[in-house]
Amino acid sequence: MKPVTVPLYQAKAEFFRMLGHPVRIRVLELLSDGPMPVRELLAQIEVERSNLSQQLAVLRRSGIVASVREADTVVYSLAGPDVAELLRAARRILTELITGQQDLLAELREADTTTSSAE
Amino acid sequence: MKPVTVPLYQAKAEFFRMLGHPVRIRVLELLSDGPMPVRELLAQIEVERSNLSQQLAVLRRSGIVASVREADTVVYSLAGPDVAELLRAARRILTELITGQQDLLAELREADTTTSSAE
DNA sequence: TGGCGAATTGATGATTCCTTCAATCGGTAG
DNA sequence: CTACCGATTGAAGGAATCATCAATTCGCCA
Repeated sequence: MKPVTVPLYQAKAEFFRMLGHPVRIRVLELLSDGPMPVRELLAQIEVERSNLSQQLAVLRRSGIVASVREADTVVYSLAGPDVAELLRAARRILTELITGQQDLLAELREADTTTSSAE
Repeated sequence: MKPVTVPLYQAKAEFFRMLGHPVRIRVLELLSDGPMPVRELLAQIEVERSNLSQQLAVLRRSGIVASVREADTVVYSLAGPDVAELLRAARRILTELITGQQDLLAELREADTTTSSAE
C-alpha cells in the first residue's frame, strides 16, 4: 500500500523546516487564539498579501492549518490542539537558550563591547 | 546596551530552522539519552564525518548543544533538559498530523491509488 | 620530531527557499 | 454581464542552505 514511508527523523526535520519562517510562526501564534480570517492576519502581520498567501499555502500543505471559505473571506484555523503546546515548549527552550547566551555575553563583555549576534 | 534585539518570532523561526535537518534531529535524539562522543554519533548516523561536523557546528552555534574535548575524542551533550521535551511534543504533533493525512488518504484512495505525499 | 587518527574548518557547485510581480479564480454588487 | 475586492497561483531572480573535497588543528605516541 506504500504508506508514504518517510523515515521518522526526516519527517520531523521537514516539520521543523515548515515552522522555520517568521511569518509562518506569527500566523500559528495568532491562530492559537482561535480561527481568523486572512484579512485580519494581514492586518496583524507586516507582509504583502501575496507573500502571506504563499506562507499560508506552505502551512496548508503540511496539514497544520485548515482553511474555509465564508462568503468573500477565507478563514484559517489550527488543525489540532497540540500546536499551541508545541509553541509554548519552543518558547521555554528559547528563553533558556537566550538566557544562557546572555550569560556568555556577560562574560565576554570585558573583551569586546560591540559584540552582536543579530546580523 | 543593545541586547541582541531580535523580534521574538524571528528568533523562534531561526530556532526551528536550526532543527530542520535530519542529521541534526538524529543527533539531538541520540543526545537525549546522555552525552556521546562524536565517534559514537558517527557510528549511529549514516553520514560522512565532515558532514556531521558541519551539522554539529550548526547546533553548537545555536547553543543547543555543548562540546568538551576528552583526550583524543570530543563529547557532545544537550545544553538543557527541555530539549527532550520539545522533541516529544513534536512527535505528538507529527503523529497527529500523519494520522490526519492517512484519514485523508483513505478517503482519496477510491479516486487515485498511486497517491503519494512524499516527494 | 615526525607521523597518525579524530575532528573541525574553508571553499565550491548544486539545490532549495524566499520575495516579488503579474495573472487568475471566486464571490458579490451594481 | 461587467466591475471590483479578497485571496490564491505561477514564474523568475536573488539569497540561503547543503554535500563534498581539500586543508588544518589538536592530542597522542613511537
